[in-house]
Amino acid sequence: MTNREIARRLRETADLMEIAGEDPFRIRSYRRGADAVDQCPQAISGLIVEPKKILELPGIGKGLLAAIQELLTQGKLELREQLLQRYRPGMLELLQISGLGPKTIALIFERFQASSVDEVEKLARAGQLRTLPRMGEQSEAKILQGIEVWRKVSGRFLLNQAEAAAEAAKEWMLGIAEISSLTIAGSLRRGMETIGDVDLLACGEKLQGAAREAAGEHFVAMPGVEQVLGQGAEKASVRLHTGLQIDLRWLTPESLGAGLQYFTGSQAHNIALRGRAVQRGWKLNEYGLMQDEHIIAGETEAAIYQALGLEWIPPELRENSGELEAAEQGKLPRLVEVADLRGDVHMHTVASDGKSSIEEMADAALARGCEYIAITEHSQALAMARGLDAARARKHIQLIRDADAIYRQGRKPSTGGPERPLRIFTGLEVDILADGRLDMDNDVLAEMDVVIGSLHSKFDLPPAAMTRRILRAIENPHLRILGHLTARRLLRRAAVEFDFEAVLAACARAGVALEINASPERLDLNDRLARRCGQAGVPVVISTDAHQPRHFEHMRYGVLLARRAWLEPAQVLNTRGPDAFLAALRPR
DNA sequence: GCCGTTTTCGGCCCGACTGTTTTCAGTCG
Repeated sequence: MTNREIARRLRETADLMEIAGEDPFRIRSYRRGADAVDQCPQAISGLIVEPKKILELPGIGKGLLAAIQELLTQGKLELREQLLQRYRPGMLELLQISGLGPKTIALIFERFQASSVDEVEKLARAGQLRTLPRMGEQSEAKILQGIEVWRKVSGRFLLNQAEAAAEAAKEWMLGIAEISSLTIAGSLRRGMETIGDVDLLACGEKLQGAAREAAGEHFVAMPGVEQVLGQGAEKASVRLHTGLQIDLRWLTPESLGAGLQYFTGSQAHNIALRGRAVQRGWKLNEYGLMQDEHIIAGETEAAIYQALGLEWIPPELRENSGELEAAEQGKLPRLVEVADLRGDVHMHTVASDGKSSIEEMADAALARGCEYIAITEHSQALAMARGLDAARARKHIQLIRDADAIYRQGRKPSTGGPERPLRIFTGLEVDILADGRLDMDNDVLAEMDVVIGSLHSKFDLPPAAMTRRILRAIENPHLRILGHLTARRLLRRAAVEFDFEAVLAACARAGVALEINASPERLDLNDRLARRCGQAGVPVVISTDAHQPRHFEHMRYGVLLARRAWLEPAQVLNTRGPDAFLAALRPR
């Protein structure tokens, strides 16, 4: 059992205990323990012979150690099994629905014995939920809306989750000597925020007959496979325990490029591309660009695009949203790359809900080649994150300035090489309250280099109210960056509606930049909206919202989104050096 | 259930906001 699987079971147990109305502190302990297991760099299953090592993890004591031992030896947890018998597995899904919490779920179960999404939906439609205490027509409508969103996004996986599974599958398949190339295609290659399933393409001269069959057997025997969905001469499909589907397809070297193009998509892009082939009297399929039975191009993608009179199109742009026309005229954008970014301007330290000190974050940023960072703690409205009030914020500014005074003189990166300076900007991620006010005294904000305004609550305001709320925040002259515009759990729970064009226009007028938050579960400014930023002339910043050094790795997810949005380096403010970056922010 | 000690139990991030109320429970982050 992997750390992740142990953590998941502990979290589910905590969820069920919450429905059962148990001691909230005990529940929190299970969640903390799950976090500790998740973040442990070593495999817990390997540490089982050294329980003392497990006890050293923060948040793991005698009780949770026993639970972990039970999971590893019995494969299950008695407490979890008992709770699942008393309730139903469907309740774990109900908890994912926006507007439904443990208390309501328990109440619905008590009154109606309903425990699944379908049953609750039926009750809501029948107007039954409003008969419960403290529930009315509006709460019922809210739950129905929550169910609608849930249905839309469930079954899809976040980019980083799908990527990790795809990389593991790749690694596993590289054990087959006959495979000369193994490529990830599909929506994962296009850098989509959510992934329905993973497409792997395997190619090799000798990958025929018995060798191919053996490789197929190896694939379906991969660790983590729950079900083999299909296994044939051209492809094999499996579903993992996590629910993610992975398809493996075999390609021959002469049609490798055609297969890569075909299976990368998107469907709309492929249809348009095939249309161009037909216009020329040809045919395009997964085996090649064909004139009758004769292959014109197929070994590489570039050859296919070239034969059709096009520049090679980066996968992130393949949505049939103008990329074919641009490629024909040689006007594809020079897309932003990770190496273009010179600073990260949204992160937290132990002062709010981060895990590391200013110095640890600075050292990690330096090691990654950053020239500057901004420390942006939460404001007090986000109390659970130990957000800063005005007094603490003032003190924190001084700490940041002290650190800056040292780091700007130059430091040796931990990765080696000569001393380099790092600038550390003061900042704050300040909550935009429901009435549009910023959650901090203006005289404190005036001291900050980087002020990011973020929404952390009340996503269920009507669209007009949500728009007013954001526009009012932009009116505050201290707001310099409009932070991630939606809930961190957008992809699972919330759907936020507001007049994006009005917000863009206001940003353009005021000189406020928009943030692309690179944290994978918060890729919430979607590519379509981000592309409108570029078209409207609103600058963006790409930031990781790092809570610990390893989060800096997330930068590339933000870059992927920016690429899908057609953004060029000039439109991304943190591709500039430290002084030019500050100068490009809204003037004080 | 964990932690830190004031060695044996008390404290554990909490404020904004809504819908339902008539004073607050539930949800969210």
